[in-house]
Amino acid sequence: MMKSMDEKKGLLENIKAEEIPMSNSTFSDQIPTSATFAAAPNFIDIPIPSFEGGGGGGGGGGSWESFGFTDMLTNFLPDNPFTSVYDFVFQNPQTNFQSLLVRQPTPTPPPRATNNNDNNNNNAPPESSEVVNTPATPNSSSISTSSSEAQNDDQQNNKTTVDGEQEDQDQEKTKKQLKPIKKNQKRKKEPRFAFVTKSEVDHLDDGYRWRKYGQKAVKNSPFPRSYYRCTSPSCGVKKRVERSSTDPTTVVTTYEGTHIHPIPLTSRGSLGFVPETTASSFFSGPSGGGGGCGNSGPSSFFLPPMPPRYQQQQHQQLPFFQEPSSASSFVHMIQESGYCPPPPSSSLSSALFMDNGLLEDIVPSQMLIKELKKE
DNA sequence: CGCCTTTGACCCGCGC
DNA sequence: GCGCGGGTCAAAGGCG
Repeated sequence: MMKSMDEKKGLLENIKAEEIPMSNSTFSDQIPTSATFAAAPNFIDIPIPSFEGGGGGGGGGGSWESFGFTDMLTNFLPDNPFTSVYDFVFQNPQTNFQSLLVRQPTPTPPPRATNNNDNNNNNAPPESSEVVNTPATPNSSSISTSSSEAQNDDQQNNKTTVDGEQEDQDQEKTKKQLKPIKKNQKRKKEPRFAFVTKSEVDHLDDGYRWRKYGQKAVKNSPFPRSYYRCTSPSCGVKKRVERSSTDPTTVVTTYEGTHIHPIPLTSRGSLGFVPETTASSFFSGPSGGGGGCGNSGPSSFFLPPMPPRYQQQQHQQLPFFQEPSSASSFVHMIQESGYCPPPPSSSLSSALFMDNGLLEDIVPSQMLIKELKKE
């Protein structure tokens, strides 16, 4: 971690020294011609569990039916040598990108107690180290979704509730245990998924509700990094938002974890647009035929972080998914893999998604072909 | 009143 | 052991 950080640091410094004209080539009214996507070399093959009742999917789901978005990204691009957004961006200064997706392993932050409790349900994704680097196979979706976090939590709950007389002592024990647990949890890997977006707005509206829980100054960057957590009680997804120091017009959004709930209908902004039928068709799996997804995938699946919908403030900027040239590849990938993207949260993005394939621009078709050949 | 942001303090891992 | 930097917590305050 630190090593990679240092590498990144070095890259940053090198870039500053070399003045890579990345931003100049893509900024302003110049529309990037391609979006770029990368994944970490030491990616995490986390099998996405079939969530509650998730055994159902069968159908023509294909071999990746249980994959989440981030997992697909990783598994489609396992050879990518970059370990971070910065790595990729800075090592590809010539790339005209409007959107950049990166997956990298990260230590799992210690979830709050409430999250632990909530994660005890079967919907909790296997974001523990137990499944890290587990080969992603069609059967891998059945790998236990129980995390060590939940187990620890259960153990603690038993200690503090079963034996009432020792409650105080147990509480002390629990307190004492919290630290080592935290320590262990911190080491766990969680799928991380990042993309770069040109935007004047730092916090892009991606359809989910986020609560900001922290902000830190970033070294070598004049822009702070903001930390957001999904407000859904059962969802521990986090995201970090920071503005690129080398190109202040780009925002690096890093998602950590995967949503296990539909896009909230009542969130702020334009989220209320999400038609429930659409949402359910996307999120409920085969029962609804998967919405636009022809196959019958898992009955439920990870809800991947989606490229942000462009808010009103961003309308002067062209959404990166409007670029139609590389359109078919990613949508094709999604369909092949049995993955159904979450519903666009607005009629605008919905139209874009359906008509132009919003996600297509994220993954160059060459990458898809490359990975398909490997398979 | 509920939800959210802000912000300083704190924790943790890592390198030296 | 110490310092640094990333990440998180939680109290306080703002806003609709």
